[in-house]
Amino acid sequence: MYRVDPNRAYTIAEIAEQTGLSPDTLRYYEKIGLIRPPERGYSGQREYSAIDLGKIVFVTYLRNTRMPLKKIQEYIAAYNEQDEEKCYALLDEHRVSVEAEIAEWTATLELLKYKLEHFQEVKDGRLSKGELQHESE
Amino acid sequence: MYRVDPNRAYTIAEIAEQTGLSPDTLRYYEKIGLIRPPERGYSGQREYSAIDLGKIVFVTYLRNTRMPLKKIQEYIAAYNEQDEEKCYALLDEHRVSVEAEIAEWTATLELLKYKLEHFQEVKDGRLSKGELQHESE
DNA sequence: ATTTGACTTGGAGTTCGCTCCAGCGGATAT
DNA sequence: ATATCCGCTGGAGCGAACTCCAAGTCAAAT
Repeated sequence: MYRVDPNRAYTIAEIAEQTGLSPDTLRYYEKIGLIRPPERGYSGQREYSAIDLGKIVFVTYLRNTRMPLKKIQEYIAAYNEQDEEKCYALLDEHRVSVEAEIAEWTATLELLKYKLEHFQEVKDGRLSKGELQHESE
Repeated sequence: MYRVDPNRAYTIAEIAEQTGLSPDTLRYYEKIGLIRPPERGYSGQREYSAIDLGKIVFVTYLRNTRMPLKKIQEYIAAYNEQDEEKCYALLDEHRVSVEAEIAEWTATLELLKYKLEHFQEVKDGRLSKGELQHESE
């Protein structure tokens, strides 16, 4: 996807550029233990390796699935312990919650569509479904 | 739906009971101007009328559509100004955002399913799609 | 030599929608 | 009379995921 030189150090700005995360977010992820602290250069600045970059990109992949940061932490912990079953289980658990989310939003949409379809009737008082009514001042 | 005596005053606990909102939430909604302050009894306690109850139930209907509180405020303002077009427009706008939400979650689900389907191959190194890979320590 | 710019830190602030709390007054039950 | 509720207020806290800031260091460019 990107041209990555494995023998180079990357600044935080470069990592931000490559991953689409902001430098602040990168430091934040580091602070909460989501990504490993990179090496530091002479003057204390972060020097990310290509390996660091790879790991951060990986985190963004999980984030793309809207996995909560806490769950990503769990995933990474399982990954580091080479617990493939747990990794799979975490992904699958997450899938279940995503499906629940979709179900809820879909129900919401249906409700909204109902309100929209019956809007005129409700306004005219031809329908007394209640959902769009409340008494006037 | 509920038996409501229009000539009675309701305590905050009764309103909470009827609407499923907590007393704290009712006071909060009042504080942010989402619901009109009810009358107060002798000792300063809130005395909601059946009309108040109706309006609060109406707010819960909008909240059931996951409409943000700010948008509900706008809706109520439009309603009070009898601006039906704006009311309709706000609902429709909200429908669009709900549809966007569903689209995003659906894309997320597809991505997750992809990861799950190819989990074994990625683990085995038979697939180099990248999305589930990151270099090891 | 000086300005500009990138980076550092710890910590505060943001948004959303509540939820909880201390410290009070007043009502109800025994 | 006392214990127990219910309700009141203003304000703090929460959780998620950032985002911003001041004050400092350091390096590069002019």
